[in-house]
Amino acid sequence: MSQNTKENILNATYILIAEQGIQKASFAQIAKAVGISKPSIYYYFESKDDLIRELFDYFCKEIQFNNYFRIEDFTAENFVDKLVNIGVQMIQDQKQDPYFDNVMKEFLSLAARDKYYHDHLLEIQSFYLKGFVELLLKASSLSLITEEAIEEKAHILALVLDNIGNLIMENETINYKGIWITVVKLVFSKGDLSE
Amino acid sequence: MSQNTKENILNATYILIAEQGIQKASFAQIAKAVGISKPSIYYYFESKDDLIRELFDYFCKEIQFNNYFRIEDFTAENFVDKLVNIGVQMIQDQKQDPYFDNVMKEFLSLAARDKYYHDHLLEIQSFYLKGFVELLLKASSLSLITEEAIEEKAHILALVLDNIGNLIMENETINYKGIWITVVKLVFSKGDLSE
DNA sequence: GTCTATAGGCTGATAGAC
DNA sequence: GTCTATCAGCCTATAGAC
Repeated sequence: MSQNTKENILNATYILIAEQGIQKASFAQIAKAVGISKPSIYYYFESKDDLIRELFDYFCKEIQFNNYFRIEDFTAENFVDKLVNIGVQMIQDQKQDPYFDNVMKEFLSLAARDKYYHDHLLEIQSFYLKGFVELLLKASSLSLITEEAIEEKAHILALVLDNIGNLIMENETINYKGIWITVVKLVFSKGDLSE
Repeated sequence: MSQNTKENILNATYILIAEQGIQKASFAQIAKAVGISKPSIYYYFESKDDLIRELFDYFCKEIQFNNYFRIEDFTAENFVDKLVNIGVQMIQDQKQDPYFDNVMKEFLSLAARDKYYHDHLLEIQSFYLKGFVELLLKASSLSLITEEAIEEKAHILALVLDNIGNLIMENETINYKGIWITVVKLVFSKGDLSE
């Protein structure tokens, strides 16, 4: 049952972090949720920090830019559609996991005070910013978009996609999909940005 | 010294929350930072929850939409410039307070589990979303912008402005001002959004 | 691998003197 | 208003039996 118990601990911790925050998610509660005794957790994890960190490492792998966007798949024919669809898919993926938003907020708050978490989240965010720049440069090379303010446009896409998930708003009140479609269209519109 | 001590407690708590998070910002640390004894805090605040909540209430007042945007001040002549300038001002205000981002993250994580915090932050966010819609409707009535996807455009502005502050990125690496100017220009560009 | 028992520290909070 | 002394409760973590 070894591998199973370890997974059960990680799953229970994930849910408890979402529901109560990292600090209040104690070994006592985790053990109770899994159905084992408190010290048994120490067989699998050296410390609470170790447990949280392993959960975080797994979490980080799930949200990489490259998991969603493969730049080589974008062509002149499918570019805007593909961009819209992947964004919609990301938003739906995250909304489908009811714990994701809260866990993310916990890790963000931890990152504010702990270099390990800060550096890893910074790297992920950096990949998104750079990834969107690379994507728009490809769009430019395919003559789908002007080169004007291309870095800013890429960062706008990254900011909007990132923050749609962070909204406190209930899903019914706000048109996530419409917002994403509109921002993509704006970035790809032929309009002139000069005053 | 009554009023002064209370303010000192609130200020010390604000900084400690930013540096260590709400849970680790204990009465022992707050008392030490202020230079008083632990039980003295109870003369001013019924409980730790009470102290955090009072800090939060003050925090909320500072970040209201109406503190920054007064719709009646926007005219056909100054509209885009004013929108750009206020956004830049907001970003600079928040960057100038080194504790603001971290405290915000703490309250966001608390809001995930506590109805009081959730409801108040939701109301503030709701005001921003509605406020930008109102603002763009005025722009539309002034013929500065088409009515097309006006709600989505307003929400894009709100999302970008909100998230610029949440970026983990260092200030030098990312062109906050340029991003805001570009998204405002995109929203106000005459381009056609249809396929 | 999993358990019981327990150590030692920090927490929020109270009693009561001045 | 501010203090010292103190409490019960929870926390992470360890010792050691099975």
